[in-house]
Amino acid sequence: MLTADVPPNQSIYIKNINEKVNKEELKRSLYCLFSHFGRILDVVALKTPKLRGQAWVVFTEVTAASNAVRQMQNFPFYDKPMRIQYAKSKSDCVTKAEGTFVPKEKKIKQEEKVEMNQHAEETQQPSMPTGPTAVNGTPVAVPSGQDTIPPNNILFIQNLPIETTGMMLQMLFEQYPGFKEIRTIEAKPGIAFVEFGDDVQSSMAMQALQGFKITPQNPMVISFAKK
DNA sequence: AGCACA
Repeated sequence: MLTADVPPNQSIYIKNINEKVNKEELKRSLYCLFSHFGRILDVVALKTPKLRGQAWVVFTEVTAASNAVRQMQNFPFYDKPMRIQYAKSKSDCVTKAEGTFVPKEKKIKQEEKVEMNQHAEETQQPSMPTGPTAVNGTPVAVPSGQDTIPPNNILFIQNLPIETTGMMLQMLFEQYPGFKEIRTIEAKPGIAFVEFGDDVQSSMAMQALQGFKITPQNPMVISFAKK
């Protein structure tokens, strides 16, 4: 086994994250990137000297975490390959749900450090990053079969109304960073390919537009294109 | 490299 020595956990620990990305954007991107593996309970990222460049993503299911560890291993995230392991311990949001949460004690270390420095840490936002359901508010349950398709900078769009034009799709997708082009196939109405600059950008657009309805009876189904 | 959540 190349992957780490840590036993399975519903929370994953990610390191080697580009430290230039600001915290809120980082949390949103991680949420977007990992939410199709399963329901995410929390995303934790701190900018303290000891914790920058790392993050935790908490899933409801260990299986979701396992898929994430395997499939997103070395994913080029903001130009750096993610290194993913299971977290060493349960996340607070999990122990809280279990009723086994132990409040303080360990935090003595942190308080000491805060005193040593100035005010090292200030913002910790509400645990839930911006919406899992995104733009149109539709709680899209992505079929779990799609979990096995590895990330790709090209998206595969299905369930479009047949009258959909490339221009209509362009208007929807070009608002997301990294948009390159729409490819439709005349012989196959109802589907399209959308190319982005990289996998992160395509993932963001996928999350944002997943389930978007061009007509009331046609929620888009978006997945990564197969290689 | 580095495993936290107030």
